[in-house]
Amino acid sequence: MTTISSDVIRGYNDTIILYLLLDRPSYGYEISRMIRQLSDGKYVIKETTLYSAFTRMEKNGYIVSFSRSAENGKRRTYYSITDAGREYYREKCEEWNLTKEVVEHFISVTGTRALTDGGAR
Amino acid sequence: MTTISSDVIRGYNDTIILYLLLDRPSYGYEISRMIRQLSDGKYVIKETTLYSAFTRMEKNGYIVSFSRSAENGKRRTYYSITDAGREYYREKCEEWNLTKEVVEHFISVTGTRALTDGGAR
DNA sequence: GTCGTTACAACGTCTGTCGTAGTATATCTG
DNA sequence: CAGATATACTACGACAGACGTTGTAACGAC
Repeated sequence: MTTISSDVIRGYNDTIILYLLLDRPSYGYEISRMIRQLSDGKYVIKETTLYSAFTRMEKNGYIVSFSRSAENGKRRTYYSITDAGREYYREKCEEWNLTKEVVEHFISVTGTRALTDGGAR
Repeated sequence: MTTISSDVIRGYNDTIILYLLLDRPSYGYEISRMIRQLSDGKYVIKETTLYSAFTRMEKNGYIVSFSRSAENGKRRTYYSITDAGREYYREKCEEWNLTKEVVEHFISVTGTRALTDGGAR
């Protein structure tokens, strides 16, 4: 199966994570699994990418962390989205729509335009 | 007007440039103007970003450069797309469609989902 | 003559992602 | 009970792409 490279989704990792925090707090491992599942395995975020996103977004005030023991006795770091995080998420949604509009000016849906000749070898 | 940040379009700069080379060779300044015009001013690529993309893509074999004097006597560096470049462009078009599909799982079109409560302060 | 436009190149900085490695607990398998 | 697997992170250094800044040079407009 084709999967997504980090280069192209890079600008949306924070947005994706914030989306998964909109309804309830969550923690790294769960978010990682949710991304994989909701994308049908097409995107698997790297652990280091995820955890460094948490650090960055907490520093920026988009999320706050708290520690809590799970039923099984394990310690987990949970994150909740803040109002600033919700606002940031909204902006990113708008930016996504704009980006989509712009990029699609430069994309041949089928890619077939690339087949027409006219270039160097 | 809202414009696009480099973070979100980052993965598609090469694709956009290659698109503009599909039909005929071109050069930096012209490509820069075309991107601005075709995006209705929503995306203005930085000069350094553009020229470093040229260098990188020539190294990767996606484009080839040649120098030519314009009518006005000025020297310009033109770039043509290669077969490998066309192939790369096709792949990126496919990847775009996949990325779009995946990202939209995590985007509320209106952004209004972010307004529902449930988070921390 | 100097201002704006065209057309680049060089250099160092910053940010986000990644590879690798390590820690520690819980659950499953034999 | 040992060892494998899944869970749940943390630390560290490397790298690539984008960016800010500066410099160069040629041309036309005024």
